[in-house]
Amino acid sequence: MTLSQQLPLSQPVLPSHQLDGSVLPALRQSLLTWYRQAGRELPWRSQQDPYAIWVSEIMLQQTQVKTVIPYYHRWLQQFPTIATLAIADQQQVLKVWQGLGYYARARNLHRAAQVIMQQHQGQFPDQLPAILALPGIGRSTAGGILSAAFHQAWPILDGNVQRVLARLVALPCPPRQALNALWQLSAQLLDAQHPRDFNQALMDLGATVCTPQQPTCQNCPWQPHCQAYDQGMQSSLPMREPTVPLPHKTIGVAVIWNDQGQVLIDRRRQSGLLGGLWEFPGGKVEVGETVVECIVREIQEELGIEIAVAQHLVTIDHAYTHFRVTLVVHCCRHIAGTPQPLACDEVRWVTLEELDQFPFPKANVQIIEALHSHPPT
DNA sequence: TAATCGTGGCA
DNA sequence: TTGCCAAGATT
Repeated sequence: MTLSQQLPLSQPVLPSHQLDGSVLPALRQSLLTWYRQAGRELPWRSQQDPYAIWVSEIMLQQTQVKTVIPYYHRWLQQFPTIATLAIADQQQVLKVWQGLGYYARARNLHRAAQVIMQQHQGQFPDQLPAILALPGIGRSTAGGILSAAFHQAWPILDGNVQRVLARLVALPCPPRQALNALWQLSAQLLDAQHPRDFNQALMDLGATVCTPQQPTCQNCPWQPHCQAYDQGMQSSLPMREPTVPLPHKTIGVAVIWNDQGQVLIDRRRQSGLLGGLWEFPGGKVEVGETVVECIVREIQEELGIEIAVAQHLVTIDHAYTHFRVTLVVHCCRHIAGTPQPLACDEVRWVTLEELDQFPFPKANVQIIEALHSHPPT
């Protein structure tokens, strides 16, 4: 054993991913002081309505503040209370959410509003078990709501907090492999006298100072305590998961016109990708198959109708979280048969003017834009 | 436990 | 153009 590895028994040394409890007051105080001076002013911070705070927490899952803000205002204008949300139609709910992504969040908000009306007399619950029981709310969102709306001292652990804490203790593995330790850290650090401001401050620190790229450590209240900074590791922490290459699919898509000047759209099933949204029908181009052959086959299989594939309309590249797609869109003509919802929840013939009443995913909005700029001949 | 689930912005 | 990542939850 070298001299540097000999440690005094009277002063036990913590593993590198834990904190010395004696620094907690200084960490809390410096963060709260920084927050009062440099914290962001955000719409949901200026009021106390648990419903509005809940909506913001759900919208902010995996989504940046700048993206959320216009959606947040539109949502509260459309659904100002839990009761108005509960009685709304799901299509109306998804339409307001259109473009924000992760559409299960909107479906779960809608369902949870109905649960609150039925089981909590329309009042958002203020106890952890009841909040966790609502669809779409996990441990971190529950902590965010309880601290922000009810001033209860529950910890949070979103992406910002994971990054801040991983740097603070120079976490020697990707955060996902140490969630238990990070939750303990978040709970240990939390200022029980100021849970709302502390949690908000922790997220602001991650969003504005302890950023993923080029953190501005000179502005950080925790720089004197940061093990990553001390080791010059702030740019390479937190450690990353090994990345797998995204698979790619080519999808043949049909814009099918009938003799009444209407196009055919279908509503996707509730579960899975883009659940509950509308789309132009189509499917994956198989090996050894042309796009035109694919479109004819898919429309026969999924809608039970016969079509004639006409001119190419547009090709759209789009990246989802776990794969990329190329949509090759053709105009088509309805030949025979009544469309049936064989692989979807619903099918409808609609005019071009009616399309904007339905919630569509982004790639399909691009198809609609192409239709408007290249109307059928 | 690990895969699934959108979109926008940035380098 | 590509990769990475953002106020995570669900199954």
